[in-house]
Amino acid sequence: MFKTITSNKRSAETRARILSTALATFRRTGLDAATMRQISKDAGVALGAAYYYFPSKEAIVQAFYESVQKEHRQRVLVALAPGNLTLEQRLQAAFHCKLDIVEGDRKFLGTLFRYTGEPGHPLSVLGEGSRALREQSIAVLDLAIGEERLPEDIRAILPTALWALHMALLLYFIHDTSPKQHRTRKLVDGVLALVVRMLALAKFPLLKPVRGSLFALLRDAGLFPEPSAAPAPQEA
Amino acid sequence: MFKTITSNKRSAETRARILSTALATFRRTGLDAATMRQISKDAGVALGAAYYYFPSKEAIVQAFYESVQKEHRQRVLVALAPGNLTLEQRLQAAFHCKLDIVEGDRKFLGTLFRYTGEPGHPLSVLGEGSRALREQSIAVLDLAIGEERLPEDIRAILPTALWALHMALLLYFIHDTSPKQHRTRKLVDGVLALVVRMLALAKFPLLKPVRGSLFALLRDAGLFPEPSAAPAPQEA
DNA sequence: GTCTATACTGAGATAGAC
DNA sequence: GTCTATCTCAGTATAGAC
Repeated sequence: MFKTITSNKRSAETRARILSTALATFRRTGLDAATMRQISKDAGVALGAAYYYFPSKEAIVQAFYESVQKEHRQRVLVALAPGNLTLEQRLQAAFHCKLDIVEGDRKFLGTLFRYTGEPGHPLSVLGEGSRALREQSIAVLDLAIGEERLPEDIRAILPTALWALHMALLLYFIHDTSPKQHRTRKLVDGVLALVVRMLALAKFPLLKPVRGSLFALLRDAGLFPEPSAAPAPQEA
Repeated sequence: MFKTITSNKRSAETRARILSTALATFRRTGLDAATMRQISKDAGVALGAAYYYFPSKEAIVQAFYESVQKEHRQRVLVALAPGNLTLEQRLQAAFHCKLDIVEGDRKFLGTLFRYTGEPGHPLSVLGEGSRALREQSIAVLDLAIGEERLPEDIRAILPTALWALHMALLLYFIHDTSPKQHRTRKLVDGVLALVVRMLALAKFPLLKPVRGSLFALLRDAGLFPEPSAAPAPQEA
């Protein structure tokens, strides 16, 4: 099938060793202070070998994001399994799980946002290169929303909106210097409580026109794909 | 008084020449492709001279932001001078002026967001190093709001909220590939119309508790300074 | 204080040998 | 797949001219 660079065991092991060594170094020193030379030395391979598996230092970071995403999906599935949780609880599970996973990685997590403003860059959170990952991430939030009864227009937009919210909270998390980032945890709970309250308020007809305008605006802007468009603005 | 590196005319000219040469190169090639060596050569100075005025390539970018900010303030003051505009029109002036100024710089404007996730970095939009610039930017929006009659809690938060909105729109602008970025222009108008509508809705008492919770949340998170705190979370 | 000239360091990334 | 050698470039250092 799709033969990847890690098709055989030996190779996969080397790759994994480089990855874990790199991540350990990133955690210790941050991304920039970690040199490819040091990483490869620590992993017991030559510089060229590291570049054989990861075309750039940031490709390692991307591999890290992929592992985070995979782990997140699994943990959320476990948390949701009982099936007797409220929407708020399900969203809490999704959001807090994510933070649990990246808790130790705040030092280099900021690189997640480094290419936000560079549309063409393969590592831009908003770009084509990270689309697959982004969609998986949104899908997990979709899962957490589940079968909740909601107006159709809201239901369509909510997963992407929550994804944006979760990105913003990650940014807050990175900046949060409170012990064990309890401020972020508190903010997550507060924000989600508010989200649920506002969803309940959506029934209230007075707000319907405002909501309609907002959604139309966002749709026109291409921010919320109708069938399967991009989150970034496209030529009309 | 505060004697700076550009105290005399000759020096200021050299600095300005390096700056404008650099910006021209950035516009042509983007930031990364522009080397300090090429810039200094084009400006007709030695490499050392460039580093004498700008400790790093990104310091040049920061100087650019400063000039944008200054220009923005001036243009908005001019636009507001007549004094007979509605809130919506004043906000439109502020937002569109900003876009007018950076229109030609989309290629390297993305660097504005490069250090968003790195709290300690001097060029982080959210960090200490850019605080002065950020506050000036917020002050211009405050100016555009002016004496508009608004509930006190909203009035206190609005400039910072609009600043955040304007940053988001800049990000959209960077990604916008429509001719002359007309999509962004349309989005600006649409969003501002909505903002004004929502401000009008604020009178409606039903929403008061939700608003109160939201504001309390944001305040607790340290996102909206009470007297003069930081936009980034601080240790409690 | 304002520069020139030159050389050096360290890092990401690549080419090509094995 | 892996290594060694090499390239490019940001940034630093230094010594000095004016």
